[in-house]
Amino acid sequence: MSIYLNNSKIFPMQRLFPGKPAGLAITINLLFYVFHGIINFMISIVKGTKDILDAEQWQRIEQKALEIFSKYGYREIRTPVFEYTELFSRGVGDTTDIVNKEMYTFEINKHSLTLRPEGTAGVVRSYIENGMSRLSPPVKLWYKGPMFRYERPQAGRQRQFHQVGAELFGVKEAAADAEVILLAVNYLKSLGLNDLEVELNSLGCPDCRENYKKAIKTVLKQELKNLCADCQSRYEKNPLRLLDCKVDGAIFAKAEIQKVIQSDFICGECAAHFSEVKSYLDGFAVKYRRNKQLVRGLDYYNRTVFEIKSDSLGSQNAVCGGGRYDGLVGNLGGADAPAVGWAMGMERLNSLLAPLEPIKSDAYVISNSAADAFRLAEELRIQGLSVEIDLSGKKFTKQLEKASKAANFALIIGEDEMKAGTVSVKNLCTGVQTAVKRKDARWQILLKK
RNA sequence: GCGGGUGUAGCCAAGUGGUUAAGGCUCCGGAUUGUGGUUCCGGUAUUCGUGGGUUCAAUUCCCAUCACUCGCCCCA
Repeated sequence: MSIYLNNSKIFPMQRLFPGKPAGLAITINLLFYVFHGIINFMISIVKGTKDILDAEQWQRIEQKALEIFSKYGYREIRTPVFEYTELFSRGVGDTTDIVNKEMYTFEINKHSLTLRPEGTAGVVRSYIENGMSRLSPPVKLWYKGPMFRYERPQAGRQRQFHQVGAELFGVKEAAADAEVILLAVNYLKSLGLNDLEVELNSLGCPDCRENYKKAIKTVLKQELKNLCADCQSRYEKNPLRLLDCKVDGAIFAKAEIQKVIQSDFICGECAAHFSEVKSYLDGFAVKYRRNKQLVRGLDYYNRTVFEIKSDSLGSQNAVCGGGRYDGLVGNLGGADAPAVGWAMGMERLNSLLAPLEPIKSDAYVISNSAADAFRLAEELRIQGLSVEIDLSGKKFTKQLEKASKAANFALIIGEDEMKAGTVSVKNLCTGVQTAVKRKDARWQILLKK
């Protein structure tokens, strides 16, 4: 077992021995730890991971997902966080960076396992394994959960991050593409994100794609040596990604190259499918923009691909990405089935939303008799109200001060109230206070939200 | 994997080669032993991420290291 010393606070003892080499301090520390076991050293969070401290906002994001997806007939699926490595190398594609250098892979009992870097592969595996192809199509599934990629963290990019995604199986018609995009747009709208623009493209079928790749490679052949290092490797690995380059803009701007880029290599059938998708979106007034440069990084996409971007996200500007992947189910060993889907980054989604106001309780019970406050609070909690009390014997004014910060109403049970069998109900916004008979008080109405 | 920036309290931060390291917010306590969110007073850094070097003297200058952060790449 190895111990990673990534935070100097781990060894507070070092401070007691200034000027001594770190090694000595560490040794003394460890001895101390072994013999006394009382050193409380600080262990920091793992790089690229985050504690979620605004869980209420996340709950809202998840609740809206459930609400909207249900309307469209999507059912939630929960698949394991790790799978056999091969699922991803075959599914996501072994030319991708995700598979090549970003996976958390480990070996257990001679099996190579990997923490999922994305959600689709696992869902497809489950679709196949559980015989969902036997269900009457479409089969509509959604998921949410943590994903893992070993990348350099930066704004909008973590090593453990969360995605919410939707997948639709069994329909090859353009209506499915349109529904899935509409679902994403409406989900974002339900969270108050109304004017994000959809970027749309079609990669065509595998045949179109091959032709397109060839054409791009041909026209760029004599420019190859002038391209940046990244593009040189993309030229071989994944020529479509060349179109994404931000460095070699000047080269790509050349007329004969633009001609190839702008030309439609997609076949008649693919073109028809694409224009049908677009007319559906027009019909639902979904704002979109054709982006011929849009190429999804995962290998499994064909025909429709799309992204939803925001300027306020920094350089990691896509909040949602997806498309059609008709070959994946067959590729992973199932009977061929068409499919479309997308995923959203929940951290990115969260960063687009305005922070939530702090939540106040309905009431705060103030009393010098803790037991009595406790009793009333429990009574109201059973009635469905949120109620707090002082647990540490604070004085009356301190209790009231606390109440004014944490709750909408103060319920005061002092000696006078005790004698009279009443509770003073104070509206902490208006300052208005009234006494009510404790026995027949209708709390739900008195503390009406 | 490559390049830039930053590290002073729970948070935001000023600061200087030299006796006790500003200030603000939060928190805790008091003024106020039954009436708050306003105000006033008090309290919280044996030390400036860590280690080393230069110096009579380092939070300040230098080196290393670690962490964070932004960008490339890639992607949600």
